Amino acid sequence: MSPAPSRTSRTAIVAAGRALLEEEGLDAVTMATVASRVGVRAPSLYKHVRDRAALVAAIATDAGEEVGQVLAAADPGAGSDPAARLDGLARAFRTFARRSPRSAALLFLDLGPGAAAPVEVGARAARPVVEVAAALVGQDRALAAARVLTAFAYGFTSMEGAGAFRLGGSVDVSFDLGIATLAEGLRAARQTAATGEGG
Amino acid sequence: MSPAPSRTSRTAIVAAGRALLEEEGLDAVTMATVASRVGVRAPSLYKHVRDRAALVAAIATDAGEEVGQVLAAADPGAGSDPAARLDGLARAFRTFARRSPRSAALLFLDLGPGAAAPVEVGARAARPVVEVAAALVGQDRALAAARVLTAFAYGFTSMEGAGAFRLGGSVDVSFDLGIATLAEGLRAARQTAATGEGG
DNA sequence: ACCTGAACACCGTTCAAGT
DNA sequence: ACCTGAACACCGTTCAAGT
Repeated sequence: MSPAPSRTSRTAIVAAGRALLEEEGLDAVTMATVASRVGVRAPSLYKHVRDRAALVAAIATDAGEEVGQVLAAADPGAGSDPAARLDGLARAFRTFARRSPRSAALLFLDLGPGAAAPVEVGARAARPVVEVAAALVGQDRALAAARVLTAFAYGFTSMEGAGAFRLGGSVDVSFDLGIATLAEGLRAARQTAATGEGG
Repeated sequence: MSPAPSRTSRTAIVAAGRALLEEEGLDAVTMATVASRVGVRAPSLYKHVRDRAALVAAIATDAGEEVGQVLAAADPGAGSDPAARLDGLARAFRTFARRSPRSAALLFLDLGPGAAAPVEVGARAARPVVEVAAALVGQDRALAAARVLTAFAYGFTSMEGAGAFRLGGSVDVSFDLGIATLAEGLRAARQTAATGEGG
């Protein structure tokens, strides 16, 4: 026997933290509770994560990776109608956000310097969004359009998860209007572009 | 002299807490630090706020009231072109969010049950947005359109404040595209409405 | 080489005792 | 009637000591 093989893992710790986040909120993600869920004591976690801030950042990164998979799976692909792709991506993200509202809100929460998810995780998750945006408005405006789509989806689902829609009316109808508005508005923006569209 | 007139006030406490939030983040808003800023010890705060959660909620409410003032002041009024009104409101909110990014992010952060700002504060801040939305898409879709506009503005500024736009390109251009996209998309949505527009 | 109990600083909160 | 020090439970983090 080698001396003391790890009784837990970073993966298990992050998963336990994320489950706790969803069940009880970020304040409930304490080192002691996470440790207890993976069958260990709080000090042992420091063998796997630098500190609590790094754990929270890792939870956010894990959520970002899941979003990347969810969006990639939902994208019908480059051959499809851009408006239909946008629709599919937006609904898939909202489905994720309704299943994991606190993880969704964490995606773009300010966690302080050095605590953001690696750029590559964000870039991978954004890829299908940028692709659809390019199909809608052209390559040169693709990044800007992707940001608009992401801002709407993140803002809407964050507000929904926080219970901010309290003035009555159907939240589903509001989301549908958002998708239709963005699809139509971006389609119109393509024709507004002043310079070459490159595709 | 009556015995021991209050040496601080709820207003001063909330203002100190909000300043601290902006300067150092939500984690730095501790009862001891806030108390120190208003010249008192931590236990005294409990004469003015129920607990820390209530203080944070009060800070969020204070921010919401300021947003209400900012938007009301920025709205050129019912006689103006709806697209220009939308533009003015959106830019005013972004100006607020760049001045007070952590307050802006707090506006729709999930603070747990019973910790949301009073409905009336949200309703007052939303009023010009709903008005502009009504001018763009008609009364029956006004609330849904206002939610779309708010979701975009909140999502975009939250992402910007968190440093989420890291893939290059101009953030200003992205915001401009968002405004133009929503104005045009909502204008088009009006014509799409199936039933009476009532106004 | 990882895990643990003990320890420390810090935080939210309560409360009896001051004025 | 508000303010305070003292106290308590809890939390993040470190570290020497186990195995």
